[in-house]
Amino acid sequence: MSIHDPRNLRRGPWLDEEDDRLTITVDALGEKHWDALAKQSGLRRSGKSCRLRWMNYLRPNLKHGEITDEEEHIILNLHKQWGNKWSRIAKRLPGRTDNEIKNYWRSHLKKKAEAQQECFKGIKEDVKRDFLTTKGDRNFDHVGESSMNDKEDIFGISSMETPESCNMDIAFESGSPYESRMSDLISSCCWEGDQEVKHHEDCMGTFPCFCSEVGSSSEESTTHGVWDLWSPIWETG
DNA sequence: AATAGAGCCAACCGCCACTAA
DNA sequence: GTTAGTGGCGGTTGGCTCTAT
Repeated sequence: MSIHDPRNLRRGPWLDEEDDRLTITVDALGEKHWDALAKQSGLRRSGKSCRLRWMNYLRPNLKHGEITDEEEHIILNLHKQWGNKWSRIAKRLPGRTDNEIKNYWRSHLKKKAEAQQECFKGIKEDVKRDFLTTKGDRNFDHVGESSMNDKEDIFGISSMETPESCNMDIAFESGSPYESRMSDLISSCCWEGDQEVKHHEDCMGTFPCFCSEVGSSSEESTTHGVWDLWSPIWETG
C-alpha cells in the first residue's frame, strides 16, 4: 500500500516536523499543485490538507494575535453587506484567514449582530419619525419621506459617501444636535431594566459612535462609521 | 476536587467551478 | 461535449480549554 493511498493518510493535528517539511516543500515548489506537492514532500497528508494547513497557519505574514476592535468593526460591516462570504471578507483583512474570521464570527460576533438587529428593530421607526419631524435649529419644513436619501441635510453629516463605497468615518459634526438626539434615542431604547442594559452593552461594542453617554469619548462619538452601519436599516425599512 | 456544560478553534467534509485531456 | 483532476469555499465536527457549580 502506497503512503499516498487515501487509507494510509494521516489526519488530525499537525506535528512540528510536518509543518517544517511542508514549509520547506512550499518554499521550493511554490503555492500550487497541492496534490503533487503533498506527494513530493513525503508527508502522509492529502494535498487538500496541506493547502489548508499552509493557508490557515503556516503562510508568511499571517497575524496570529487577537482580532482588533478595528478588524471586528470591519468584519461586522462587511458581513452585513455580503453575508457569509468569508474569503471575500478575509481579502479586506490582510493577515487574517477566512477560517479565522468565520470562527470569530461564530464565537464572538453572531450574538452581537443579532442583538444589534433587535435593538434597531425597536427604534428605527422612532428614529425615522423623530428626525423627520425635528425642527431643531435647522429648517426641515421641506423634509419628507423622499428626502431621507439626503442624509447630509437631515443628519448634519460632515462628509458623505455612498453605503457601497464607504467603509468608515462618516460622522456627525461634533456638537450636532442630531448626534445628541441619536444618542438619546439609543439610550432610551436600551436603558430600561437590567435586560436592556445588557442589550446596550452589546450595541456599544458595535456602535461606539452612538454610545458616548455610556463611556466612550466624545471623539469616538464622532469618528466612527455611521452611515454604513445605519444604511441597511434605513434601506430595508 | 470533580464534573458538566460552554466556548473556541484547527481540521475535515462535501459541494461547486474551473481546466485540461 | 464529456470526464477526471484539482483547488477554493462555506458548513460542520471533534477535541481541547475554561468556567461555573
